[in-house]
Amino acid sequence: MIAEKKKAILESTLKLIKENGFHGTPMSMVAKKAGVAAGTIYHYFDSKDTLIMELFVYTQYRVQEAMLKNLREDMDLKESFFMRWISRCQFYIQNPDMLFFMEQFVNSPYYPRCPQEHNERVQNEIKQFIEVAQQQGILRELDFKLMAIMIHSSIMTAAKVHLDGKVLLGDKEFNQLAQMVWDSIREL
Amino acid sequence: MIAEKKKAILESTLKLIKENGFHGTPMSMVAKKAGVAAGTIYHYFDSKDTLIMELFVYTQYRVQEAMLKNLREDMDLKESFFMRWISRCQFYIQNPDMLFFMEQFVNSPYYPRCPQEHNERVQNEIKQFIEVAQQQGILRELDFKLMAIMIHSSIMTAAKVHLDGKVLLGDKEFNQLAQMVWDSIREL
DNA sequence: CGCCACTGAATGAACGTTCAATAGAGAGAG
DNA sequence: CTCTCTCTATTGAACGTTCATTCAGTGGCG
Repeated sequence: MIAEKKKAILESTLKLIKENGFHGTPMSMVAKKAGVAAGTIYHYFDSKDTLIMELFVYTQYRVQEAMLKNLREDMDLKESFFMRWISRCQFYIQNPDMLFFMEQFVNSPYYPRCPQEHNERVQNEIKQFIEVAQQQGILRELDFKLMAIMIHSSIMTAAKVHLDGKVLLGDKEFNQLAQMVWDSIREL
Repeated sequence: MIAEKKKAILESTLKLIKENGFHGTPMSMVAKKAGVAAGTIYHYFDSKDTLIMELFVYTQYRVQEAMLKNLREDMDLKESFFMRWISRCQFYIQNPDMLFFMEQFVNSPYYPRCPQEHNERVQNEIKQFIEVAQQQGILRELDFKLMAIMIHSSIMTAAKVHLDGKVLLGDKEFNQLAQMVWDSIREL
């Protein structure tokens, strides 16, 4: 269990980073929003950098959890793909802070400094899915990393467009989009 | 024509932001790298924010220029699409600083503050392409903004993966990827 | 002489981090 | 039940640093 204050600090940082970016989000502001003293943050995190790194791990965990919750054993590969795609997209739409944090993080100098071991554990889930589908001749023979990241970017992009309010996505559009991505990776 | 020092400041900022992020890139460092005094930056730009905003406009201009240079009147829509996709992807691979700057910028709080008028001018080019192709029944009927941003994200993603060195992209892979994206947007 | 690009030390504000002090929770003894 | 000792959680003022920005001054050109 994550201590209540620790969680408050994580959630507050997430919100503030979305609004103000990494710079523009001083520790004093995080403290104020989380309802704790500045010093308290340093009880839970070594430094601002550590806080941000942990935020990344925390967010990845939450996304994975949301996605797996919706999967059922009896789904075929295509159904499973649609469910994964839509679950993740909806998760980010419901948690815009996490979406913007993630996008900022992976393009920042923090990301390369992130322990590879953690990333690999997360990637493994999708890797297995892709490899099984390739063996069955359902998906194109393409480097799984390339495929995984193309899927990922389509999810993030769709969620961002929706949150911008420029294009409203309903069930129909989610399925349309998942279908588009599916068409791009499946063996024709 | 952009003054030589102004250009040096823009290019230096680009490089430093890639390595250190927006935070982590003090004006003094920009000045040093550009070979000018700190005060000189303020001769050309009102503030750090202005500098970053102009960097965005500058980068978009350079990308557009690189892409249009490769287009020929006699290409059909599919050829034109492939050329656009590959040109942009290669441009970012040859200019990683711009890739990382762009990705950081659009996910930062700067982006929403960017003059909409400028963005629309850039989007217009791709908008016209998509609308023509839709009228001819070649592309799916889908909101052009959604389609445009899906294409954009696939380009950025492919370039990033290549630059990471995780997956090496040659001519064959570029065409494979452009084909995948094409399959996702075309009327089947 | 006036104008302009340019300089870089100086300035003041903002920031991340520290730490001495305090509060509180729990354990053990009487 | 209460007093005391201990350890942890928490506080926020204070510190030293870093940063964006300023400006008085320099050099060169027309």
